[in-house]
Amino acid sequence: MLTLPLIREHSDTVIKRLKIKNFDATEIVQKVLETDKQRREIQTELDARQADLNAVSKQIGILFKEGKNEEAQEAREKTALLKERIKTLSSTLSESENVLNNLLVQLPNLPHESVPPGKGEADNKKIAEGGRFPRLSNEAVPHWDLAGKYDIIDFELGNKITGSGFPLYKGKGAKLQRALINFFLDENQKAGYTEFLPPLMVNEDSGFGTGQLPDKEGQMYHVALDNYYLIPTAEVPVTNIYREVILNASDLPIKNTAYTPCFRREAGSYGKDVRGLNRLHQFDKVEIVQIQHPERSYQALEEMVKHVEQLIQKLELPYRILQLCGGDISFTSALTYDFEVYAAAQQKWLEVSSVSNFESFQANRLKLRYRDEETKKTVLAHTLNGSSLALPRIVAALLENNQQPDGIHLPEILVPYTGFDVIS
RNA sequence: GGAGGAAUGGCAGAGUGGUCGAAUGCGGCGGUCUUGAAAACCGUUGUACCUUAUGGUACCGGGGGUUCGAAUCCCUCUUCCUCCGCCA
Repeated sequence: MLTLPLIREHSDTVIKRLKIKNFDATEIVQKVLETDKQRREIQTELDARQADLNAVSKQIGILFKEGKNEEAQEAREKTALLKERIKTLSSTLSESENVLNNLLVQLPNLPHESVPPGKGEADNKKIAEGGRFPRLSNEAVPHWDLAGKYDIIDFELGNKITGSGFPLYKGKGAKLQRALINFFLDENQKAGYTEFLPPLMVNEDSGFGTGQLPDKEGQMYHVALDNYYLIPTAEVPVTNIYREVILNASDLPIKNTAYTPCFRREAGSYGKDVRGLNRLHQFDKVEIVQIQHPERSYQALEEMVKHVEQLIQKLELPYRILQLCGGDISFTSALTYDFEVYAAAQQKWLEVSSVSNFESFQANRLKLRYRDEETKKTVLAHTLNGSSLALPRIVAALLENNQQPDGIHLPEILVPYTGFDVIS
């Protein structure tokens, strides 16, 4: 959520910058300004009337104490009008606040200055690439065939137990998942991240705090009976740790990591994109989250990008890093880098990580602040997060790129974690 | 699942209808003293909003109600504790 002072004082900039995201904010901003003005007028009068009532009440108390019951009685009768006015004012105030809030949540985060304009994927900017493309034989097959051939992932059984998009990992397939999770968590820990194991369901407030609600409600599984949501990413519980928290400046930066399963309904997706592990309703992911001082958040973003990059390098996968253009960047993000690995049999780039700086957009929703040491005032912190990494597409690329006549050869770094180097 | 008790400022803990945003202690911050530190003493120490010269309003787990006036009374929800039952 953008802050009210920003919109009030720089409405032109807000409108201009949101154009990069192909979002026309003119009308909403106009309404925000009007509603905000209205709201403040109501608030001012309400406060004044409350003050009046408080004064009268205090007086009545004194009169009763002094035994001047008749005078007290008179004063009491005078309050009726005042009370009625207060009632009207406070209901118009909360109405006005609701309207304002509904407007504010519709505005996306401002993109960072460096975000290139663009309509979609095609306009993303490649900023780095690395790794070697494997040379596969003509018999090379996509990972869904390999999964069956080596009996490590059973899509049919997952389908039987639950439904499509819920794969069942078996034997070395299951062990490989566990190995990757441990590898990622260990690497994150070495880079200074504290490990968490959070709840997998969150309440509405948490969903709102990180920006999934109210807009992306359809993307999450909802447990209606208890009004809980299955997390689409560990970002949600791990960032919401700091909802309504005021940190000391010296607490920053906070660097957290967590492994969780992630649940996504992904309504509307279909066809070739969803084959095998490419797109799932349940998948495993290790996430990194940072709470940062505003002056250092972009430095932190670069550091996170480097960190994720070396993970992929250690896995010896061909990759590229893209800076998302205005049209592809998410509602909540100011700047996002996507990481893609190349799955050689499908001959497709698969997104395995998305690293973003949300600046104060989430923090404003979360009411996550720190205390500035100079001014002693509370200031919104910056939040960042990224996958390090999402497992299924990594597995897809590992299987496809490393297939050989005698089986799948795992990268060396994983062997201590798996206990085997070939899946055959 | 059943029965009882509780929820107050960073923490502990008073406060059962009026001047209570809230005693007191601890902690934090600033100062005096000291070569320095400790101790002692003095001061200060919640958040948000409105208005800004001041000043005002709201908030004592959440929501609603009674009253001229609510931390205090009533209703409701949530959470925690104790006991019983069930259980990985």
